[in-house]
Amino acid sequence: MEHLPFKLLVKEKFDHLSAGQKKVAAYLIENLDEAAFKTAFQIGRKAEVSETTVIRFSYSLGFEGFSKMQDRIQKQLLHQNQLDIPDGDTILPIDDMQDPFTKVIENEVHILRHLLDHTNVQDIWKAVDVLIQADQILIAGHRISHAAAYWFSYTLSSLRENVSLCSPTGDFYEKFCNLTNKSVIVVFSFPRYANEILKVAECAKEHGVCLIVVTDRLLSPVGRISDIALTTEENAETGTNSIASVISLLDLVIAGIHEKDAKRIHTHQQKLERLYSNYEVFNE
Amino acid sequence: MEHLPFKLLVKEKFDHLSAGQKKVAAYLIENLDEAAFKTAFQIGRKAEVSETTVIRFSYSLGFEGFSKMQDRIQKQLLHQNQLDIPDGDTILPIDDMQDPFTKVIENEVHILRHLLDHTNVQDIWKAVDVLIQADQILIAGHRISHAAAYWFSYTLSSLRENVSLCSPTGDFYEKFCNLTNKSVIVVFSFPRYANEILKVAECAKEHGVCLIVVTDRLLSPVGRISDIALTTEENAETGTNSIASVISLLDLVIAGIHEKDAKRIHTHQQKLERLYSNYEVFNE
DNA sequence: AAAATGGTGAAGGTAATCCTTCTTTAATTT
DNA sequence: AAATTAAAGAAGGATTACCTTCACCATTTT
Repeated sequence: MEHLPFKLLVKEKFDHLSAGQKKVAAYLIENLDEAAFKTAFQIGRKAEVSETTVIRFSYSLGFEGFSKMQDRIQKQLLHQNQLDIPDGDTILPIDDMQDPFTKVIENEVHILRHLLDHTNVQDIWKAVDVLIQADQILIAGHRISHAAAYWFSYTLSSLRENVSLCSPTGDFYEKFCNLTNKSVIVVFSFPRYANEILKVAECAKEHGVCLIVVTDRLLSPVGRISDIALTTEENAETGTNSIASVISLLDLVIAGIHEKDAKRIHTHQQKLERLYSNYEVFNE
Repeated sequence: MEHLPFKLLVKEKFDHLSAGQKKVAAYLIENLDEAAFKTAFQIGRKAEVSETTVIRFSYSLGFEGFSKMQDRIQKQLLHQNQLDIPDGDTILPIDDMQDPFTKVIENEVHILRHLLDHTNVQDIWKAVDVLIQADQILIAGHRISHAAAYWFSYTLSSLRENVSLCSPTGDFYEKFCNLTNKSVIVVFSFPRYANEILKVAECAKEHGVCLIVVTDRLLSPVGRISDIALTTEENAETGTNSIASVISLLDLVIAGIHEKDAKRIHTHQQKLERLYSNYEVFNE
């Protein structure tokens, strides 16, 4: 079983094919991804040959039948999707015992790279737009999630005004009543999903306030009721939910806001700069 | 026929599904690409339900049958692929959108990969030993660093007892007076280096308490007076001092403690587990 | 020009898959 | 506790798709 890419396999055998089968080859090379789902009959129609010729084509390539060939095409499409990691600097584990550290690092690199799956990117941009246009932003997270909430609140405050963080001791409702229907609530929720946060989210939904949720799975308790859900490890194999990936995810949001709202950020930061310098003068 | 992404469709209908169908939903969300090729029977087996339930799931989502649902999944996967993988010559607009993100990610991957080079691995091990043997641990960090301090404090608390975090409002001296000469202080300090933290560090030195500093440069104000310094980007080229790398660095410390002190952690976590379960009973 | 070789498409058989119906099981209400 | 309702699984029918066989056409050979 060689793991030669399918297209190269076709190229290799191309000269030995008959006229009709060359039509099939040409079509497959051009529309491989589309053909991964179609039936032999459908492919034949597109390539302007009969179903039989398509099946014979798979035999000519060395497969045991059309089904086997399609299996290979599908598997390749999957791997292309999941493992398109161009490992520029492949570091092989030199010593397993010496470094539990490299293991941790490589695991985090893996999670980082998966962050850019297409579904996420669109959601991130949506979140960026909402966060730019909101008149006020309220952020909440309990227990371990509070670290991320704190960081996000702090960073966002350096980009725009009217950002507020809920204290873990619980001042949510006091802050919530200041919001309008143009405001946004950002909540963080990871296992064990804190009950208080679920209530916060439900409150937001009830009052029609836009709800952005940062969570591990789309179907987590709060993920389900969110307007926008940002997820860290949808294909959860790890079990180690470090918060580092969460911060990285939020870094993307911050980068997006920078990209889209550079002008306002600049004026805001100048304002902050003046405040800081005043403060530091008093401090000395 | 709306063009709503499949995952969002699932999220929308999730609450109205039966228990068995929720299993199907969860499996599909996490393995959508894989499921695009499988048959209803195979999906049912993976989700631990019968083939029938899978088919009923498609009806619940509003499709005319399983086949129609799979068509939709396949079309979406195709669409995503065609946008994701430009064939070298065509650069699509989605790529421009994704570009600032890949830049951020690759930058963080770069930092991560070189974390083990720039930092002294020995320093991490030293910190691990000290943190295991300390009778008490006091953690402090201001402003943006407080997020990292909070996270580290929380995580460390799940591994051992007697971990305490200084509030940013300033309760350092109250907590400091409880320490002994076998205690450890961990402080976080990044630009702009908060003045309060420097004083905390100096106080620790004066009273001979072991001082671990997490900072950006070895020669930063607090780095210079530390017993152990853990640095993130010694050769700082980036300028973007995201806190993600700090968390990752601390992940290494946590991993090291796990490695060396697995037994005690286990008993500690069992204790926590009992407390949690009691708490959750009261909560309902 | 007749025969032979290789290739194609059409028709039919077989296996797989989707879908419906029926029975059983679990949960909820009266 | 009996009855009703909802849902899950099992079995069988119906459809679809793959594959084989056979007849026809084109090109080449004798």
